[in-house]
Amino acid sequence: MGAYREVGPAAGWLDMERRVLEFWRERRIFARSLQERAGAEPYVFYEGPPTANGRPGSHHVLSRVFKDVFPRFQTMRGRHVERKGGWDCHGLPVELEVERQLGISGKPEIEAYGIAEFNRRCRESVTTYLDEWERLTERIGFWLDTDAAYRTMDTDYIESVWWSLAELFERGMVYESDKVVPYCPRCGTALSSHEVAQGYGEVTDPSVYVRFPLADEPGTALLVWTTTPWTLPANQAAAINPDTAYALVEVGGERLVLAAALVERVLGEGARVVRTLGPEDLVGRPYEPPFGYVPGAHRIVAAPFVTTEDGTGIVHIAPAFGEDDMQVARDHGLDTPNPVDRQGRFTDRVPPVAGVFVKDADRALVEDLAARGRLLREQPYVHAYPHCWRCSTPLLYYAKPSWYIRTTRVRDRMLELNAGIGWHPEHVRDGRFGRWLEGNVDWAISRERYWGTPLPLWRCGTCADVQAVGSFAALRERAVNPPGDDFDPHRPHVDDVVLRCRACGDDAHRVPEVVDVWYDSGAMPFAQRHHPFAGQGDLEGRFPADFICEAIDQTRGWFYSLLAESTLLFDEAAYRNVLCLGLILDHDGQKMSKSKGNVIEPWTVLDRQGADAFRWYLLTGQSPWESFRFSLDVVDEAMRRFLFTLWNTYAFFVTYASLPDGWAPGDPAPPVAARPAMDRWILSRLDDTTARVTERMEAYDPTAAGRAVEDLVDEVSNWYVRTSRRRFWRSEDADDRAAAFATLHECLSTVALLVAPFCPFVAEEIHGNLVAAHDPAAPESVHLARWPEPGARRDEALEAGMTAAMEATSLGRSARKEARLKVRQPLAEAVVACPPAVAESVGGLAGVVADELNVKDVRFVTDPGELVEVTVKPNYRTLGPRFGKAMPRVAAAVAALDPAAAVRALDAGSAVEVEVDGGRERLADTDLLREVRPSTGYAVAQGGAIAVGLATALTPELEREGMARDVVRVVQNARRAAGLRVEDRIRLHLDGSGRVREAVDAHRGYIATETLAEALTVAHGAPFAGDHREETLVDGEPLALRLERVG
RNA sequence: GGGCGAUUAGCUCAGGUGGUUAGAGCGCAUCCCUGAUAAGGAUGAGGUCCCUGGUUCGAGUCCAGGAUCGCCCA
Repeated sequence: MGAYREVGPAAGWLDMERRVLEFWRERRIFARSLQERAGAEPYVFYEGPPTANGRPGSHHVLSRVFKDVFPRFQTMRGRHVERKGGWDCHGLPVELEVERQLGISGKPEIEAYGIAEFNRRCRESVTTYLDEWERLTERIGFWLDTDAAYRTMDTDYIESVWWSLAELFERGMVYESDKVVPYCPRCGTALSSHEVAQGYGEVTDPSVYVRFPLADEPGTALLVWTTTPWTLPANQAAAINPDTAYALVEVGGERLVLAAALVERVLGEGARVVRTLGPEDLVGRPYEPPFGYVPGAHRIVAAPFVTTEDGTGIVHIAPAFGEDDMQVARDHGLDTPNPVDRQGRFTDRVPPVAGVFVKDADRALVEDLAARGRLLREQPYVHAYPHCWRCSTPLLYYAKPSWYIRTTRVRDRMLELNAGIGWHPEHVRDGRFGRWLEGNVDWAISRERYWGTPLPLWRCGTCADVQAVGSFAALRERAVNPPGDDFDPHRPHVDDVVLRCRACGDDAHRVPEVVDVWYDSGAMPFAQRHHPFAGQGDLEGRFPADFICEAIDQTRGWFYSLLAESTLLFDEAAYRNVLCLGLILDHDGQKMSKSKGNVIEPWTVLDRQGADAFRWYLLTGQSPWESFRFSLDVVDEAMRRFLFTLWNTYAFFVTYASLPDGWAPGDPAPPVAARPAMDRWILSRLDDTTARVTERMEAYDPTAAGRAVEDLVDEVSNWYVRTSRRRFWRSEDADDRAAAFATLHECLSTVALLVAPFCPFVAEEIHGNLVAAHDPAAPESVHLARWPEPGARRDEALEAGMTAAMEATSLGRSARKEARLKVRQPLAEAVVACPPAVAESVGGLAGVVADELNVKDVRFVTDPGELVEVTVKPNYRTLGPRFGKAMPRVAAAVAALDPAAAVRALDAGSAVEVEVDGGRERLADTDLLREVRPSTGYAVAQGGAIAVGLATALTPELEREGMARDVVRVVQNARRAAGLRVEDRIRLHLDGSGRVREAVDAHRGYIATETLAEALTVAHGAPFAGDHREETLVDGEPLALRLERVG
């Protein structure tokens, strides 16, 4: 049986956390929490891999805390929860960082530098901040197996990705196609739609209204509007909507064609409509292109996507530069000429701007149009335009060959599987994510970059047959020049491997692209286990995930790539539950950014307030999926409101349990049924809370779970301990004291279990000091313990009575304040006016109310009219459904009742009759709500059905007692000032005015007991000098005291 | 332009299935307590529940439209 470790003030919190971290390290608690659950039912968690080439921020703490809380909870529930870490290693961000370091920019410079050395540096760069990530992960208490972390750049990982792509290729799900893709000319690569999404920004483009003269009707021109003048040289057609009315108008001596609805908006009031035109008047007619450099059909076509929302209702079609345009070209057999090179510069097919970057060519091209009389008007146009998410270059929509996965073929299946996923919040399933899935397009997975998983496709130079390679063994088998055992599958080495074409036997070379990094991360369910190469059953109990958790911006990122790949490969969703998190904003709701200087570094919070406070705020501050308005202040609030309250209660327990006549676990205590109502009440609340927390955690709602504990801890601290304080140090009744200790001990040790997943440090501290130190059979760590089962001690009647007692106390205090009677002054009586049912429920708790209000007696009056006046109102909740439309007349009938008579009848157990619409209706007790109002004589406060009155008259005796309490307070302060310990005995001498001495004389015993005075002398001739002397006033009267320690 | 979400006290947030007088914490004011003490507590002030319509005996809650903010997509 061990002793308690002394508990200091909460100021030592950070030291406590460091101690706990050390304990976990030394005793290998995390590893053991897994070992001890070996063979148990698995609970599968997937870590969405971050990239370690940047420092972790507060938003990473957010996701890591939520990722931690459920695995901890499920482990305590008895599940085996592997938590394999992971790192996303490939991708453009890494390449860009290396480009910056090297001072180079763009693909030509990278290739001049050398791909081998470039990729070597990428490999180094990607682990730059690995140390800091691991330190942070440990410091915030995120239990993650970082030693066994998967890395998307590892050879085994890549081989699994190859396996999956070869599978899909063999099934005809991978194809190459010329499609228009968002393309970054600087990075020289196409971007996936989820990458595009990240880079929208406002830009001002020159929007131009251009004349396309009709070739068969001189003097008349189509009016075309575009915001990308640089696409005009590639024009192939002009599109109209077949369901829109067009107008031929005359303005300023020329004739123009545009949508009828837009005439006034575009041309003003000076335009005269000559004739309305339909599609039959326009489709198929030839026009003169804006520039003559690129040949083409140059005729009018019909396309349903054309709108009249802006522009002129006539759309210029450049098939190489727009997805819709490309579709029009396919539908009408148009060419798709592209006079722009891969760097976004015009080729010499457009001589005036050859070699110029397209966006920079806008000016020259517009001036050229103006000079030739083709430009009607130009005006700046502000709109959102996509930019490269890393280098901020405006993207071009650009036709180029790309590799695709035919995800559209499993779109409906993905929707089905999605319907079975537990989304938190629920609305994401059918809303944001569901809508996105419905609009699914084939996944463009190839990137013309360097640092990534190489696309495992080899194309024959002779017959163009393409083969997919699904393993390194297959690679070696088919290679003309098989690579060695230490083969690095990255570029450029893999590019050197030549295969023999299966069709014609000639040499086949790898296609140049690498794989979209989102494909890498979406492959983690199987690639992290080197599936299928690791052998039969390698995914058993590891797929699908029970739980994943990331920020809401992953909807189109990881959430999608996981689902898409698992549907394609395994026909199953990769995760059963997903928790979406909101963004971290600053206190004013602004995004945190370095340029605004409003970034809060996680280390700042951890070094000042600690991990538990950080975690508690994030987990319980608000719904996880809302934006977090984050600041040091909100963490402070969480800390004070909950953690310090818990700490103070814990410190209180240890202080008194440590005393010589204290209490230790295992010491005898009365059975719960024999303990006082206060004990049974808090244990009822404890059981209720345990059930509630369990239920909420199972529902992935840590916010409500945490708040339930918060409420309980508040009740323990501010009601149970406050009202029971004396039982811990001065109970004459040993059983009663033991009951109090045992009850509080159970509350604290159970709360430690309940909060272990949330704030694992303080939970460990409390468990260690209150449980593990005393019971050799107990788990040495709270995180090795089993989750508590709620007991069967719920007593709702008792809880209702306590609620009424609390309310009566609150009302009594309000009345005291009103009457300006401080609580230290005892009063003769409190009168509680309430219905009989309430009086009965409070029952044995009247003594609590009396203590709290410092009154000699609490008397219940249940007869209406005594102390208060009573009124009754209809209970709409019960009567509404019963009477419906007749409710207003029921309310009128209730108002006409004699309230006192009605209440007496109800209290006597009979119903009240009212007449409604000619019928007699019986109203039961629950159909009427009572309200009391103070009448006279007492200081009264009322709230709803309860009113409390205080007898305000003070007798000399009561005044003496009040003064005695004042004296005790002064002596206690003096004890503390003298540096005495709470259990030290003293000799005490008091002197003062006549009133003071009378009070002391009358309450000698009380004062001596309260102040642990073994000897108490009054007035004349102090028998000792006293280590501590003091002169002061009590209630305006002089008091002198001396005291000294004995023994 | 479309999708999704949000809007409740000065601030941060709660408010199953419509039903009494819309709650908490922080801050503020006035106090209390003083053996949990570099703590703790009470009482009070503070609200057009974004706006406008609608459904209903009854709307913070349901429906429609609008405003503002955020995210996502065009």
